[in-house]
Amino acid sequence: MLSRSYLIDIFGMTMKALSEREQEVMNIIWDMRNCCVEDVVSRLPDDPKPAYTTVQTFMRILEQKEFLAHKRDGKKHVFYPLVEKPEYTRWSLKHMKDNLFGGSAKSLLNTFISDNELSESDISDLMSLLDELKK
Amino acid sequence: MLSRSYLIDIFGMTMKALSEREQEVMNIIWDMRNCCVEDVVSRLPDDPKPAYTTVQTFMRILEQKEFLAHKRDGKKHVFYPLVEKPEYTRWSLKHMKDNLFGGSAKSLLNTFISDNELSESDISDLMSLLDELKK
DNA sequence: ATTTTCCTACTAAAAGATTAGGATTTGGAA
DNA sequence: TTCCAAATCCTAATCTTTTAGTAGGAAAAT
Repeated sequence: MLSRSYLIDIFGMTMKALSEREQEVMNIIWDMRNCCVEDVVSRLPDDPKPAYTTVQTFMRILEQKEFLAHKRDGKKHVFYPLVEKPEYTRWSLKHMKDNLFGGSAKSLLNTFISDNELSESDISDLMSLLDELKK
Repeated sequence: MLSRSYLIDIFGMTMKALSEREQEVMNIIWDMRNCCVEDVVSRLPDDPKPAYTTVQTFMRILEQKEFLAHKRDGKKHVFYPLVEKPEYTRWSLKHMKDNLFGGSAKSLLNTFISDNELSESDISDLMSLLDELKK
């Protein structure tokens, strides 16, 4: 049975942070939309490349966690996401805001923006986004 | 011996993401600056409240990971941070940007800003911050 | 001086994450 | 319809995280 500990409720979504590997797998599935185990294996980097059955295990776990579902196609299982990436990214950012920035959006943004990761065009885009909000 | 797997190098800082509990402990220490095990225990919520020795273990591990150091004061150990919170928050945000937003700051900011109720003054503050950067 | 109290050091075990080997099923070709 | 390659299912080992008990020593209380 799957543990229900540490579930965190955000924006009405009750979920648990994905582990590193789980997230790596989900990123591929979010990108491909429909894929089988082999597809995921082939897109994972040779860090070394994990075994087919290893990836399969992750997909089974992600299915238990209701991040994925699958249908049959010939002899393969074709997996597809149940949780969409934007849901998860919003949840993750909120989680980080609450846990590392005391719930302050401004504080998170200050840190992020001050790290001067932003190009000229990023800054312009962001400013027009803020302009929109101001209205 | 402490495992060196999954170390991630960002902004010239080589570190590994803290686990949930480790981060909870570090948050208290970052807040108090100097504290002993008992101080941390008393500030942890009764989720249930972990045992004294459990918290002690975490502080020992965080010391091995070089997030903390301690000095002696009478019979107590007084712990203090070696890694500062801003270092860690910057590292974490970069890690999230790379892993969930394909390295795109703009994409992270779009998600974040659309989700957060920013006050008039928050927006003004951010805009002047952006103005600074533009120069 | 002996008991008690409080703190650290050491140890270990339960729970969760990661990895993969071997048995089993099955879709489709011969 | 029988057989095989390919894919799944089942199981387990290993590593990491989280938890806490026990022992030992120093200071405080009696």
